[in-house]
Amino acid sequence: MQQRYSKKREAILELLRSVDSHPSADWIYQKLKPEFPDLSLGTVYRNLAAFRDDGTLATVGVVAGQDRFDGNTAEHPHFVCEKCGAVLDVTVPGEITADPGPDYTVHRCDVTLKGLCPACTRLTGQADPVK
Amino acid sequence: MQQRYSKKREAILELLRSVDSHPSADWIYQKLKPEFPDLSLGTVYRNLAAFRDDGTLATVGVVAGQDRFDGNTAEHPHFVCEKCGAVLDVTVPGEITADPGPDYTVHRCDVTLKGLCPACTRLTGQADPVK
DNA sequence: TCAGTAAAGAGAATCATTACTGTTAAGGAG
DNA sequence: CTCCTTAACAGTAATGATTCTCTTTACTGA
Repeated sequence: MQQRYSKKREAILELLRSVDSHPSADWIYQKLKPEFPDLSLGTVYRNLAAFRDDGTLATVGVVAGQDRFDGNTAEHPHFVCEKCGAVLDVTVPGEITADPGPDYTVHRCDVTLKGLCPACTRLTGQADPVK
Repeated sequence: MQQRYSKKREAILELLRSVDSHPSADWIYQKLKPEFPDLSLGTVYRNLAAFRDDGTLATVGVVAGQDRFDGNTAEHPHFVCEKCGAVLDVTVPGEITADPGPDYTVHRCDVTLKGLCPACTRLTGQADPVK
């Protein structure tokens, strides 16, 4: 019984899982603030850290100075938009594996694509010559 | 000629390129401090940022809260040791590509392995049952 | 030599994150 | 139901990496 129930903790995890973006701590805080007016940013950080240590969630990496979280702990590649900062899940055709050698202990293999997301690609006029 | 020569800037780049680790700004600062006693940490950051914008160097990512830099701008996978924080270049057998779809503009594909480096693997006793 | 301007140093400012402190309340024991 | 222990919380101070500002230094070209 070292982890008591908490409505706020549950809300944090639920929000993270209900969303396909990969929020920052502050984004979660802002989203939950209306529902929990007395929510503290520290609480969000503390619970995210606890979930991370549990393995309940994963950190995607740091984008624009902010750590981004992912409710899906399965190993899957991400796409980071260099313009708007969006982090999206992507699917890749083949399986990705890399073996650095027998002396290493590999825990995970993270693949991160960087570039412009569909929305930003459209705005830049790189694609969509039609119309 | 909007970029003048600077001994310190050159030293920063040279140090970065002479090393196979992937240093943090502070590591570079500490290393150069004996040779340039009046070196300022701000100067290191300023020049690293300039090189990054030039494309002269690349950022590997944030490890333990610190940004790590790489003098090798070619796209290649990295291994991050979760214990000692070492960042190493690794070679992988096959080519790694991922195509998220035609609406995306992909600039780069970063592959990062995480786990224990050979030294830490040895210490943990995971490998090397011999001896 | 002199003007113009890039580079650097020092330190303040910023921003995300973490730690501390006092308070509240969950959950088990009686 | 009440008491007790202690996790969880809000609020806020502290931390630490990075950036910004301001002033000084020192190239460079005329």
